[in-house]
Amino acid sequence: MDLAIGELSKRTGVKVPTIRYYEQIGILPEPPRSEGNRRLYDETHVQRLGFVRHSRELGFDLDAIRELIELAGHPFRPCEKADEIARAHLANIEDKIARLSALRTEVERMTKCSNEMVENCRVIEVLADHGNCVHETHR
Amino acid sequence: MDLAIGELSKRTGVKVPTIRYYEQIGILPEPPRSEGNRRLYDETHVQRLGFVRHSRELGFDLDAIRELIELAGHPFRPCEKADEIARAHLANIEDKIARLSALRTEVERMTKCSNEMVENCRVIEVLADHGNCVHETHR
DNA sequence: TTACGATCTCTAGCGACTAGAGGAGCAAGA
DNA sequence: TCTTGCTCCTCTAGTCGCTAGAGATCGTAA
Repeated sequence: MDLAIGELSKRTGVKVPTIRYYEQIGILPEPPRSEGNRRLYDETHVQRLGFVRHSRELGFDLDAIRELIELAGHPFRPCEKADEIARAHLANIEDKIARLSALRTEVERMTKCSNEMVENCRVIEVLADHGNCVHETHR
Repeated sequence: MDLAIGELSKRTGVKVPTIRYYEQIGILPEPPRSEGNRRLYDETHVQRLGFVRHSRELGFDLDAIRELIELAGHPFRPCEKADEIARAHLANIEDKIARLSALRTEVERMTKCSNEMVENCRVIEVLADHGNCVHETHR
């Protein structure tokens, strides 16, 4: 049973131009075409695209997803690599959270402004001088 | 006392091409030039670029920084706008932290893989089926 | 004078899409 | 049969905040 690209889009929640983009960069295989040159998908494409979507939602980048797809296609190989990718990603997320938490502290502190004039504005003051900050380094 | 672009770069920690880029998009004013067409900066530029750098480190985007610079140039206006920008940014940061924390939970769970074969790999399994997740929606 | 570094302008690339133009295919109703 | 309106096709360019590189020029020290 064939699916048009719009159907595939509805089933997976991935937008049509994004599907074409994934095909272009080799994340999805080129599907067969109809006589009128439309792409024809089947269940395997739904599966694959679902995998990609879920991985994207979990924050994996397309290069990592490429590797994960390759791995998923070889069930009888050892899976350390997949675990490694996931752990690296986890470290990445934790790093981002840490940095954002530091930012939150600083930005929270600057919003304690009495809201009078720019001259005395805490926001502007803090931005103008890093000396007002708690953390030595941001980013 | 004039500074060459390389000097300004050293003083502020902003890379030379980035300084030129900021000028191009109107974040920094066009400085006067030497006879040989080199940019000549002074203390006011050091100040302004420091402000930009610090704002970037705190995660403000360049459009917000444009507004903040405009505000900083008018000390006797009310400063609600600055506070509003900062609060919006804070909300943004908090949102990102919340989403990343949810991701961390999921990705952490998937790394509990016994590391045998891809066939039974928890990483691949979770990615293939959102049903394995704790949170209803990611992102 | 020659060498070297700093600077100049301009263009293109990153990641992961998104938007839009301009044209063709296709099914349903008049 | 014709038209309407939707989906689909390809192609190009734009988003953000830079970064990299080419090729030319300037300035200075030996």
